Amino acid sequence: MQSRTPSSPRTGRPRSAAADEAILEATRAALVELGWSKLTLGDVATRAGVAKTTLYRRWAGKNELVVDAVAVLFDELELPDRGSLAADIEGVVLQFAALLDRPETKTALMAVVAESTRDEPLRERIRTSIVDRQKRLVLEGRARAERRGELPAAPDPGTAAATADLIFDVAAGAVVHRTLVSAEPVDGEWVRRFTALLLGGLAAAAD
Amino acid sequence: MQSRTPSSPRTGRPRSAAADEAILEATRAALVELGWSKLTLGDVATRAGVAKTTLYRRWAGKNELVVDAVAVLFDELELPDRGSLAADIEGVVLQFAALLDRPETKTALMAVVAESTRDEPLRERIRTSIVDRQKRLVLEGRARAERRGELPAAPDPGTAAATADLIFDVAAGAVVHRTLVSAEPVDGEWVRRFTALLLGGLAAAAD
Amino acid sequence: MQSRTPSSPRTGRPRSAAADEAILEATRAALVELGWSKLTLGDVATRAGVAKTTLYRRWAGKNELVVDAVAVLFDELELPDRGSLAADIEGVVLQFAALLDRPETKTALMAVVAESTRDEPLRERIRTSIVDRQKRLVLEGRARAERRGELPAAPDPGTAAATADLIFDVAAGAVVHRTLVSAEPVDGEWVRRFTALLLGGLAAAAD
Amino acid sequence: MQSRTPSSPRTGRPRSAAADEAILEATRAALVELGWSKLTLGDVATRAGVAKTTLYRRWAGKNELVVDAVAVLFDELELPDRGSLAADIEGVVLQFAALLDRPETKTALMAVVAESTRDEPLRERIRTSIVDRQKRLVLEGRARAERRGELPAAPDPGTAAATADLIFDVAAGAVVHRTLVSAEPVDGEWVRRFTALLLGGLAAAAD
DNA sequence: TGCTAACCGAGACGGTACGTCCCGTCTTGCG
DNA sequence: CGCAAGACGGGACGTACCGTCTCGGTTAGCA
Repeated sequence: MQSRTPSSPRTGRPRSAAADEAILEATRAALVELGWSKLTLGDVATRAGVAKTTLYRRWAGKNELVVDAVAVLFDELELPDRGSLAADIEGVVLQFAALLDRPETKTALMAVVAESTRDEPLRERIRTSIVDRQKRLVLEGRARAERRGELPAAPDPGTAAATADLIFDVAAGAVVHRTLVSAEPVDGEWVRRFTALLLGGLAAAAD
Repeated sequence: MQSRTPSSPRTGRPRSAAADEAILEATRAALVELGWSKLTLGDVATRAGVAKTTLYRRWAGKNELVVDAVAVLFDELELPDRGSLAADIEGVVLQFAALLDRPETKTALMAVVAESTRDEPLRERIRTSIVDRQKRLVLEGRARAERRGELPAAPDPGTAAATADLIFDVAAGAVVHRTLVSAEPVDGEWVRRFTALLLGGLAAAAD
Repeated sequence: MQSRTPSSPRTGRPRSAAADEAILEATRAALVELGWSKLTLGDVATRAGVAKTTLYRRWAGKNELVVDAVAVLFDELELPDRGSLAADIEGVVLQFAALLDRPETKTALMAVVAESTRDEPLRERIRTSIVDRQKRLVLEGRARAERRGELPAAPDPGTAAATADLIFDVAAGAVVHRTLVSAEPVDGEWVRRFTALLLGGLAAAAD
Repeated sequence: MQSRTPSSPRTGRPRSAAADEAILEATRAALVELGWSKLTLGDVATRAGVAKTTLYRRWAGKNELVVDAVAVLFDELELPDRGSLAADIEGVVLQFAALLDRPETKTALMAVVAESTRDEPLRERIRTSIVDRQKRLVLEGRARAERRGELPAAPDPGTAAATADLIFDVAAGAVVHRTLVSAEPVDGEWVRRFTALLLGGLAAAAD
C-alpha cells in the first residue's frame, strides 16, 4: 500500500496499524455519503479520528486512497462451481453487477479510471489492485470449462491469452456500460441474454 | 444546449452566439492540455475571451459544460456501407475507438459518467447529447444487414429493441473498457476478433 | 444636479421628470432599509421602476446620487424666532439632531464625507448641496441676535466670518460627534448645557 | 484585538505574531495609497505577504481590520504639561488635528463611523479601541487644571462626568468637522480662537 | 402625419472583489 | 519519531455588483 523508507528501520513511535483500517473505512463511508467529487481528505481524516498529516504520510492523495479503499471490495468476487460454464458465467456476472451497484464503487470506480488516463502510476495501481484480480476469474472459468469438456483446450498460449483479454473486456465492459451509462438493471433476464451471446460467439469463434 | 425561460421572450440584449462556440472550443482545448480534474471554469473563460459570469449564465457547472463540449465530437460517427455486416461493424468500432483515443474524450467521458451516478439530470443530459445518438448506429446497421439478407427480420419489436440495447452495451462497453481500463490499443486484430465474437453470438442467439 | 451637454439643444425625447424624483425617493428608501454600504445602484433602479442606464445617464455614481437624495432633507432646517439667542440655538440644534437621527442621513452623511476626502468634486458637491445651506443658519442667528442687542455688532467682516465658521464647526461637529460617535442622545438637557457653553464662550471672547 | 475561543486552549500550530503586525502595517499602507473604498482585503493580504485565509481567520471584515490598523495611531496622543490649561488644550488639539490630517486616518475614520451606525459590535469596537482612549486626555487635563487652581474642583461626580463628555464631543467634533467636512486647516489661529471659546464657556458655566 | 433623434426597459457583456472551501505543508506540544 | 491539532500560503470556487453595451420599442418636436 505504502512503503516505509527502509533507511531508519526501527526508531521512534511506530505507525498505528488500526489507523489504516479506520481511514479506509471512513473513506468508504464518505464515498457513500458524499460521492467522489465531494469527498475531501480533511473530512476523511475527521471521520477516522486521525490527523490530516497521518493520512498524507500514508497516501499520496485522494486517488490512491480511494483505490485502496475500494480495492478490497473486489476481492469478494468468487467463481463458485455451478455445474456448467453458462451457469458459472451468469453467477459471476451477477456478482460483478451487484458490486458495481454499491454506491461506493459506483461513484468511485469510473472516477479513478478517468483520473488514470493522465496518471500512469495510478493506472498501474488500479490494474494491480483491482483489474487483474478480476481477470483471474476469466482464466479460472476457462480452465474449469476445459476440465468439464465444454471448451476445447486452447490451441496455443498466445491465442488463449488474447481470447481471455477479449472476454474480459467484453464482459466487464458490458456490465459497466449497462450499469453506469445506460443505467439499466443487470437482472437475470439480461444476464441470460448476454451469456448466450458470449457463449455463442465463443463457440463460433472456436470453429 | 441551455434553454431560456420563455417568460421574457424578446427583451434585453441577446446572448452572443459567438461566445457559445468560443467557450466550447476553449473547453476542448483545456481538456487536452490540462485534463478533466485540472480544468477550471475561470481558465476556460479566459481562453475563450469571455467573462466568468457569461459562462455561468449559460451552463450550470463544469459537468454540463464538458458534456456539451464533447458531445459534438460524437456526431462525427458514421456507418458507411462497406458491403457486409462484419465490415460495417469493424468500421464503426474502429471509428469509435479512434474517437475515444482523442485526449479530450479520453479524460472527460469517464469523468462525467462518474459524476452522473449522483446527478440524475446530468445522466439525462449525457444520454440525450451523447449516448442515444450512437445507438442509431446499431439500429441502422441491423436494418442494413436485414436488407442484405445477412440477418433474419426481427421476430418481434420488443425482442429487437432488447437485442439492440444488448449489442450497444456490449460493443460500446468493450471498446471503452479496452481503451480506458485495460489501456490496450483497439487495433485491426482486436476488432476482427471482437466482431467475430459478436456476430457468432448473434447467429447462435437467432437459432 | 446633472448637466445636459448643451451641444444638441432640443431634439428627441426629453428625459422623464418623474423618473428623477422616483429615483431619489427609491434611494432614500434603500438607505433606510440597507444602509450605505449595502445599497446598490441596480437595486435602486429596480425600486424606482427604472433601467440602470437611466440612472447612470443622470448621476455619475453612488456618491453623487446619495448626496442629491439626502440634500433635500437638509432644506427642512429652519431658524424660527423663539425670542432669545439661547432659545434660537437650542431650537436649531435640536432640529439638526433630529435630522441626523433619521436612518437615511445617519448612514449616508458620514459615508459621503469619508468618500469626499479623496474626491474633490464630491466634496464641492457636498458643500454646495448640504453644508453651506446649514451655515446660513449661523449667519441668520447672529444677525437676529444683533438686531435684538444680544450680541454686539461684528468689529470687522473678517473676524465675523471666522467666528461664524468656528461656531458652525463647533455646533455641527458637537452634534455629529455626540450622535454618531458617542452614540448618546441629543436631548434637552444636553442641548441646554451645550448652548450655555457656547454662549458663555462667545461672551467671553467678545470681551 | 481578536479573541481565540478558549475552548481549545493550547493545541495546534500557534498563530504567527509577525503576521498580525505585517497585516496592520499593510492595511495602513493600502489606506494611504488607495483610500477606504478602494482598499480590498485581497490586496492587503498580498502586501502583507500573507494568504487571504489568514486575514479572514483573524478579522471578521474590512471594518474591523481598519479599526485595528488605525487605532494604534491614536495611542500616540499625549497631554504634555505646557504650564497652563489653555496651552495644554491648544497642544492636544493640534496633535489631534495633525493625526486627523494623516491620509490613513482621514479616509478611514469617518468611513468606519458611518458603517458603525448599522453595526453595534463595530461601534463598540471603535469606542474601546479609539474613542475612549482619547477621553482620558480630557479627564487628565481637568485634573491637572484643578491641581494648578485654574478650575474649581468638580461639584459632584455626576456633573463632572457630564461636563467631560460634553467637552469631549465639542472638542473632538469641532476638529473633525473642521478637518473633514469644512476641509479647512486647523492652524494656530483657529486653535487659539477655539480654546478661548471653550475656556470662556467653561468659566461661564462654572458660575 | 410622418421623421427622426434621444429617450426608455431589459438584460447580456467584460470585469473585479468577495468570502468560503479545500489543498498539501508546516509548526506546535504530548506520548 | 508518530500523532492530533490547527495555522499557514495558495488556488479555485460560485456570487454579487460594477459600469457599459446592445436590443426593440416609445415619445417628443419639427416638417
